[in-house]
Amino acid sequence: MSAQRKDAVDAIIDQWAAVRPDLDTRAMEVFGRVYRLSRAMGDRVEKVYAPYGISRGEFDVLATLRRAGEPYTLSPRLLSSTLMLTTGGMTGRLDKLERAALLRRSPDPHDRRGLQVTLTEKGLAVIDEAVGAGLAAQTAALSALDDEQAGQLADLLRTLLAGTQDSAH
Amino acid sequence: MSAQRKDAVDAIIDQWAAVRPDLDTRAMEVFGRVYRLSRAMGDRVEKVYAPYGISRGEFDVLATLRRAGEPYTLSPRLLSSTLMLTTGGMTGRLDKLERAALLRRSPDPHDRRGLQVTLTEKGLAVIDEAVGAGLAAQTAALSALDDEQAGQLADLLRTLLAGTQDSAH
DNA sequence: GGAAAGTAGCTTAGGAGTAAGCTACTTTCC
DNA sequence: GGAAAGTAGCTTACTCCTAAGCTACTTTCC
Repeated sequence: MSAQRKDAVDAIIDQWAAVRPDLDTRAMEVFGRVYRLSRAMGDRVEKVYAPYGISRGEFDVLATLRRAGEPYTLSPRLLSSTLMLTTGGMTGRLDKLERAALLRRSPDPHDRRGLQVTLTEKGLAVIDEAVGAGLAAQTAALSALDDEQAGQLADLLRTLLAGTQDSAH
Repeated sequence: MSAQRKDAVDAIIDQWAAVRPDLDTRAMEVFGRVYRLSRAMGDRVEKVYAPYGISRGEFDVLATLRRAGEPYTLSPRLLSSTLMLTTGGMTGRLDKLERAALLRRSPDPHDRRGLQVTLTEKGLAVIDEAVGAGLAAQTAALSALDDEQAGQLADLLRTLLAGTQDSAH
C-alpha cells in the first residue's frame, strides 16, 4: 500500500475486512483495479473514436485490417477469432462498417464458402487518424507514471497475463 | 520488455511498428494488457459464479449489500450509482435477483419515492460462498507473481487509476 | 469418386445494457 | 403554503452481443 492515498478499491477492501475478516482480499488489490482501469479507459477511448463515427469494436476491426498491411484484406473468420467474437457478432460489425463504406466484402477467389474483407480508401484514412488519437489518449493517461514505472507495470502485466492464459482451458 | 517471451500484445505492437513506424505505441504495452486481463479474468470469474446461479453483475449487487453490513439494506439509487449502472439496468438486475429470492424490495419508510433493497437469508448465504470462490480464482491467477511483485503491481495500478479519475469530467 | 466430416458466413431468438421519458413524491424558496 | 425544481424508480425503444441452427461449400478418407 506504501505511502499512497486510499482509493475506491482500498475502501472496498476495508469494508470486506470489517464484515468478513476471514477473507484474503489481496488479489482484489490487483484485479479490482484492473477492472476499473479497463472500464475507465475503455469509456474514454470510446469517446475519442466517436468523432470518426466508429465504436471501439469497430475500431478493432479496422485496426486489425490496417495492421495486416497491404492490401488490407482478411477473412471474417480470421477477424472474429482474432477479436474473440462470435461469427454472428462479426456479421453485425461488418454490416455496419460496410454501410459506412469503411470496408467492402468480396468473394474469396480460393474458397467459395468464404469472403474477403478489405479496407476502403475511406476506411484506411479513418483508421490512420483514429489510431493516433486513441494512442494519444492512452499516452496521456499513462503519464501518471514515469518511464521506469510504466516499463515495470508493462512487465508485471505481461507475466500475469501469461499465467492467466496458460491455465485457461 | 526485459527477458520475457513475447506475448500477443507485443505481436500487435510489432505489427504496428512495421506498418506505422511513426506511432508511439508504448501506452499499448500497459493498456492492451489491462484490457485483455480484465476480459480474461472477468470470463473466468463469471464461470466461478455460475454454479450459484448468478452473473458477475448480480454478484456485484449482492456483494455491495453484503459489504454494507447488517441489516444488508441499501437503496436502488445508491446501488446503481455505486455500480455505475443506469437506473434501468439496475431495475433489471433487481428483478432477476428478487425472482431468485436472493433479495427483497420494500418501501423506504422515510421517503415514499424510494425503495429499500435487502438481502434475504438465501442471498446472504449465496454471496458468502460466492465471494470466497471468486477470490480463490483471482488469488490463483495472481500466483504468477510473488508477493513483492503483486504489491508493486497493486501500487502502480493505484497510481495510474488515480490519474485516470482526476482528469475524468 | 462419393459419403462423411468439417468449415464459412448468415439468421434467429434471447439477454443485458443505455438513453430518454414517464409518474410519483420531496425539497426549495419566495 | 404553493409553485418550481429536483429526485426515485420504472418503462420503452434500441444497440450489440451470444448461442444455436441453417445452407453452402470444401476436405478427408476409404
